[in-house]
Amino acid sequence: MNRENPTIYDIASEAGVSIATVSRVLRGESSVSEKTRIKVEETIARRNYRPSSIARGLTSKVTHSLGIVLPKLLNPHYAMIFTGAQEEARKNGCTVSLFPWASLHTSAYDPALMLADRRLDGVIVCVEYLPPDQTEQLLSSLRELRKFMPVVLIGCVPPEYDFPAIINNNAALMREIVAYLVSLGHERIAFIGGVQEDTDALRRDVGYEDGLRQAKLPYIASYRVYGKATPEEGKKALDSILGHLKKEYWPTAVIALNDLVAMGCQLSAREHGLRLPQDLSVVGCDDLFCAPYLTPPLTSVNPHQQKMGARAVQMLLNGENTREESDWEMVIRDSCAEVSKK
Amino acid sequence: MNRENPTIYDIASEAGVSIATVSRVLRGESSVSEKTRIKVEETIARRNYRPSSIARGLTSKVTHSLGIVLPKLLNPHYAMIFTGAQEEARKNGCTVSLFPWASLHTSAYDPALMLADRRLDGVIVCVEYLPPDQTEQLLSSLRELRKFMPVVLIGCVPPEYDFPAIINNNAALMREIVAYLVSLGHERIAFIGGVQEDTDALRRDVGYEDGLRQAKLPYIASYRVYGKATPEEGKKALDSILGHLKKEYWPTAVIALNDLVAMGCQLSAREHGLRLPQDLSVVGCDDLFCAPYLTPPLTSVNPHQQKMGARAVQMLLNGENTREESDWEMVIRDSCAEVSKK
DNA sequence: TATAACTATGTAAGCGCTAACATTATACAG
DNA sequence: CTGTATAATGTTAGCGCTTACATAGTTATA
Repeated sequence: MNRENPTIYDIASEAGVSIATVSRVLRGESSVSEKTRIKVEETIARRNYRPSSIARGLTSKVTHSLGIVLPKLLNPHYAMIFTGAQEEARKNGCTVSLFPWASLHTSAYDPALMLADRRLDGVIVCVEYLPPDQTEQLLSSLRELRKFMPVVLIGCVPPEYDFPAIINNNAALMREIVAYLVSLGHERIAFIGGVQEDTDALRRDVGYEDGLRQAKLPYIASYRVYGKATPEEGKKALDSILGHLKKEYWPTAVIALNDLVAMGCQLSAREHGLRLPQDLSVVGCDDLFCAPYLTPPLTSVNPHQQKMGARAVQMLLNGENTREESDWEMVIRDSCAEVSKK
Repeated sequence: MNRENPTIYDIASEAGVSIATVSRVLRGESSVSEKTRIKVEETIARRNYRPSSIARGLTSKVTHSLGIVLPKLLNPHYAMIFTGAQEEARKNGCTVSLFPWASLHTSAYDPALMLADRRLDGVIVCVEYLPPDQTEQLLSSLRELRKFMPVVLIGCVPPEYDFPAIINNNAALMREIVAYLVSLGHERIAFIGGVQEDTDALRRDVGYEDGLRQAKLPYIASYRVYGKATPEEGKKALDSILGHLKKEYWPTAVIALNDLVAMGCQLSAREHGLRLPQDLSVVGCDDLFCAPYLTPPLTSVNPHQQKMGARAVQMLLNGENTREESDWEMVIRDSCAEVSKK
């Protein structure tokens, strides 16, 4: 009858054709006569019929839906990646679902299960710095997951991960930041954030140390503070540096793991009576939307997140199995100053 | 055989039972003997079997997946709503997919189509201020969409919308902000952002004007500037106020539609040589993560976005058909000062 | 011991599509 | 005309589950 949600059978009988014919016009096959096509399309429009993607998925094995696993959507860095992914997905008729990151590296939740039973066409996993044991867990979850669907990684991907990935060249990036600060005359450069035990050869510490070495600057342990990538932790970290050191040893520049950390550093510095940027230069990373509106506007590194997300979707959809480096650019604003002569 | 992805048939035959029995243990039915259950569970574990949610959805009509429609994921306000929704959804075994907002109020894309053919268990739509013609289009898209799945609205929902919704009491909120500023002695209070033609009776203008009236303050048209809710537009808006008015008529306080606009206002004010907060008080809305790290830390209104998202999911899942007001609280920081005596 | 009343399990019919294969209609060559 | 290639459409068997219904196996009741 005139049911609310017609099926392909309803359309077929109303149009006086077989379901195969309806399916053909739905999928735009050419072997349908003009007359029949019009008749069917008319019926579809009149009944406002929409084929069920569920049923389609069952038969054709392609669901036109992708997944994305993010550590934290509240960090705009990941929201940008997601946005890029969703826009590219949409161009290809796909949608993107969000999945919780914790399920992959925490044994509390059966790893990847929730992901696996929704048969997706692929999933993007954004990888964060993780201590070694969790890295282990993550890797095994990913291998498990790959049995069900294609996986592309984004972010801090250890070289031993044999997955298609878009990776940050963290070392190069850090080297450039250090070089920039050195060019402004800085010699006491702190670096805040990240996981100490992280063994990733691509990790930022390598670049940091490289950069110092290149400038013939010593590596000073008390200028390196580890912590979570949040504003609060960033503040605490700089607080601890400034609290433990005599003023004459205070760093003149601080590199933050990301902009969130940098925001915390700015706050800490201000509370310690430092003038920004004259007394302390701050560099962040991720170039969040708020970076230009901080005081002073934050110099940061833009990793082109939307592009990363979009590219990941392409890799998934094209079945590309490459490991690519994402590009990035430094965005110089006003948060760094030449170090004042003594 | 030992296929990579076993089906319920594989499990059934390996365990020596019927598919119905496997289905029973999968769904945790009690009418299975202990012995059989264990045998089946063992087989499931050994083969690493995961039932296809696609096939499940076809038969049972419930897909355990929800949709969310957002104007802009890059605005952390919406990212918070999404996060709240996804956490609540996860507790209920559901996932959440992101859909583009433009498809609902733009005729360029067949409204709601992409949403409709993924049979979702429900969809959350975050509604923004819209000019009347687009509001019209949006409403008709929503009605269309509702034929396929439950819909819950969040945000600036006009009273004539007959949908379950979580609405902002924008008028009350604005009244409180105005009252707060008046209590600090402000008499020239600007308000920036939003759509002029918006006819929503709940819109902020009502509260703004109410607030002024209550304080026996005149409504001054040049203190009311409309524009998109972005930092750039916020800056432009305040630039135009300060540019057009003689200094003695400059507002002493500005209310921004949201924190993004507020950020732009702070920048504009600074560029005009105003000291914050002594020369200009600024109030935002949404209480974004960066609000405490702006200079000065921004006084804002926290609308409990995660709670809104979570609540929306509950309404969807429980089939609640209510229209609720979300609660909110002012978060006083340092961006407002008492107006200096003349 | 026959019968009712469960309990545990199996059978089979869909769900709404796709796609391989079958069939019919139409055209065109010999 | 007849035979055969071609275009247009129809038939049907799944896809991997859920679920009503059927059946066999046990135990309780009279």
